[in-house]
This record gives sequence, structure tokens and C-alpha cells, in this order.
Amino acid sequence: MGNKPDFSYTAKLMADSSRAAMLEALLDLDGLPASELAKRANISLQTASGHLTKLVDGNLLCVEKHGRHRYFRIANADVAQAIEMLTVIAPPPKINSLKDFSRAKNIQIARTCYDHLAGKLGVLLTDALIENGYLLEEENNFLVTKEGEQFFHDFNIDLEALRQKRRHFARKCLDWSERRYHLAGALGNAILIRLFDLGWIERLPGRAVRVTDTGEKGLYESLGITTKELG
Amino acid sequence: MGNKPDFSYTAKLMADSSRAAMLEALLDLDGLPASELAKRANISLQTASGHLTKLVDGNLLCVEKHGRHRYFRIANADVAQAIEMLTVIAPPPKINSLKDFSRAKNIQIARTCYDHLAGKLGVLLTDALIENGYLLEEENNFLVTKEGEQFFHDFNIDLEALRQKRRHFARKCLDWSERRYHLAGALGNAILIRLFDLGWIERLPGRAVRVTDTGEKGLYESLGITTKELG
DNA sequence: TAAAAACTTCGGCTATAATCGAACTATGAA
DNA sequence: TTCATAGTTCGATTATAGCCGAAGTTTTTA
Repeated sequence: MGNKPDFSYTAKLMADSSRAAMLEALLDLDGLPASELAKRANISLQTASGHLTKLVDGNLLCVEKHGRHRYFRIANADVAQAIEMLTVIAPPPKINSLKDFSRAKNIQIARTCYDHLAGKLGVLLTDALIENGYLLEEENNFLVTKEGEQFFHDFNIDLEALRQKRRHFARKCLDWSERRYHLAGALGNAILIRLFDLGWIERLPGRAVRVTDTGEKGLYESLGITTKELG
Repeated sequence: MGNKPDFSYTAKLMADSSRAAMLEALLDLDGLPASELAKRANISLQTASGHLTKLVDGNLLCVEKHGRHRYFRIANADVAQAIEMLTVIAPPPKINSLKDFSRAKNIQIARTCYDHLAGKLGVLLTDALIENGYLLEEENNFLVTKEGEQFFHDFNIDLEALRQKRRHFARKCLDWSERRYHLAGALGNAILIRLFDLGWIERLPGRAVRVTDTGEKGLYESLGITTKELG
């Protein structure tokens, strides 16, 4: 009775699947307009507008007005953290067949999460970048060190170009299977693209990803990652 | 699409106010039967039964069967943490009048949370117990040290009796106004009762609490707490 | 000044799910 | 074996809110 804030109010805002789709989109790419969010949630612009009003009123999102455009973003890190916690305790995608089972295993080992690398491989790569002194951990982001600037340059990733983009540069993303953070944001995306280009990883059915023989060698030589650890 | 676990599923389970009431009750006192939870949520036993099935299926609760009784509890610490995160970002109770305003201020300074002390005073007391070497912080609980055993004995609190109770002994509870942990569980409850008995604190309208003149002196002499810090 | 783009508001339709009465199952006590 | 207690299942009712079509508002571009 007026004792504590009512968590079911916030839960209700996250409970609708259309709103959840929009929140999920904003977790990775923030500063999206209503029309883009409507597309991603597969709903009409009118419906999206209503949902977005509710999310802003409920302090889950905030808006930036630029002329006739309105860019939405997650209100603060607590909101992202709350969503991540809910993801951790949510039941994992169902397994019905043997095919599903091996796919589920592959997906835990290495997968894409939105547009960056996740799963055991994602966490392993992030850890290696930290241990080699290329990244530093911050509150919600990673910081590229001087050595890191050199490393990414040699790895053919243009950090300056990434910093220009209207999105997080090197954000932390909670890995639901590993319960650890991995690298997301523009830098996480650039690394994924580069790994595909180099032929170090390749797609499996679904979101899963596999390290190739070339990749095994490359990851060891550049970052000291042994793929045996992937199980 | 089968990428990540669906957090909106879990959010939906927490979104209903009856289910939220049951979860909140179980956050403090766990091992309650369905009939008791129905009472606390102000719903019929049939309705409660349906809700509890959903919560168990969704891995938010687990059950222990003892004969014809079924005792429910929060499934794990992640669930509690997720609820706490949602509480932190939920909008605080509304302020409509000047009366509401001063009440809101009082409630931030010192209040009861279920059956233990919270707000600035709750956090201050918990910190003092730690600084004096009477409590140690663990993952989700506090540990009473040897010095603590002596202190609580002198303070007229029977720790052995508290440990017998079918509930958490010294649990951490996240303070939504302070964004810090305070002491909950059986020990938190016992301290609150003792403070009332000693006349060190007294009730204000609502859930708020006030430190008396005797209390000011007593808290300083026993734990070095200066109530000026309460603002 | 007109037209287009980005978004909001309104109104009606529809689906979901929360609710409880009543009847049922299972365990324990007399 | 009969009664009581604890809880579940079923069915009907009701309320909430998600959805989109249509019409309105505001800002930018032509």
C-alpha cells in the first residue's frame, strides 16, 4: 500500500511482445525513430505511437526531438540491466527434437546476438581483448586502450569511422547463456564483420556460428585464444 | 526469433498485480502455502492456484510438497534480483499534496519494509553493524560474526530462536530509495521489534518511522550512529 | 502556400486472461 | 470408511488493452 514502488507496473510495460521487440531493438541500436521501431515490431505506426507513449511515461524510454523526428532511446542503464536480468531468468528457446538439441548446443558455443558475436566464443574473445590489454572495463562500456587502437588498426578496423556512427561504440551486453558480459555496439559489430570477411567463422543454421580451421589458427596467433575451450 | 530467451514472457508473469503481490510476499517470507498467498493477494484459492501454476511453470517459483501442503518459494536469487531491478526503475508512489510530500520525505528517511527497517535509517543501521564488525556481507545474506553474536545477545536478541524460524535469517534487501542493501529476514525483523520496545523509534502515519530522543542517544552509544546524517 | 512526412488521437473491434462458483482429487484425521 | 482440509480443474463472465482505419497536428521541403 504505497509502501514500495510497484514493480508490476514496470513489468506490465515490458510484458507486451510488441513493446518488448521495440525495447530489444533499442538495447542495441539507440536513437531510432517511431517508424523504424514500428517496422521492427511488425505493427502499424499508430499502434507503435501508443506503445512508445506508454514506455516514455513509464520512464523506460526517453525521446530526443529533432524537428519532425523523434528519436527514442533506453532511459538509463538500470532499465537495460532490468531487461538483462529478465532475459537471464526467462526459459531458453524450446528443444523438441534431436536437431533442436544440437542446434541449441551450437548456439551456446558461438552465435550472433543482433549484429555482434555472443555465446562462449563471444565471451572468450572479449576476455582475450581485455587480457591482452586492448580493452578496459567500464560501467556499461568498454574502453579501447592505446595498445588497443594499434591492434584494431592492424586488424583492419577503422575505429574513427565507428565512433562517427549514431550508436554505442563499445557497449557491454549480458550473455544469457554464459552469464557474463561480451562486447557489443559498433565495435562488436565491426569485429563480427571482419571475422566473416577473414573466413575465420562461418554461419550454421539459425543464429549459430562455427570457427573454421583458418579461424582457429588466426584466433590463436592474434589473441592467444584456443578454441578447445569452446567444448 | 529463437535468438534470445523471451524476456517479455517473464515480464508478463510479473505484470499481474495478484501475482506480484504473491511474489512480494515470498520475497520476504518464503515457504508459504497457496492458501496464505491467496489471502495476501486478496483473491480466491482457485485463482491463486492458477497463478501459482503459471509462476512455477515459468521458473519464478518452486514448490516443496509436504503431505497435503505445498510450500512455495522464490526459485533463486536471480529472480529476486530481477524483481529488485524492476522495483528500482518503477515510478515512486505519487505525490499529490503537500501532505503527501512531507510523508514521502519521512518515508525516505526511515520506514518499515514488510517487517524490518528500511530507508536511510535502515541502510545506516546496516552499515554501522558492518563497520563495527558485527556483520559480514555475503552474496545474498549477511553473516553474524563472533563479536556480532555478543552484541546481539547484549541487545537482547536471541539469535538461536531466530535461526529456528522457517525463513531467511539475515537476508539482503535492496532499498529502492537509497539504492543500497539493508538488513532483512528474521534478524531484521527482530531488530525492528526491539527498537520499538526500547522506544528508540516510533510510528508516523503510513509506513514512516521517527527516531525518538532516547533513540538518538541509544543509537549513538551502541553503534556510533549520528541521526544528523538522516537529514 | 501547398504538399509531404512524421507522428498523434479517436473510435470501434477483438482477443486474451483474470476472476469466481461449483465440482473434483488427494492426503490426513476420527 | 467417513469427514475435513488443501488444493486443482472446468466453465461462464467480464474487463482490459492491443490493434488498425480514419482523421488531425506539426514541421519540413518545394
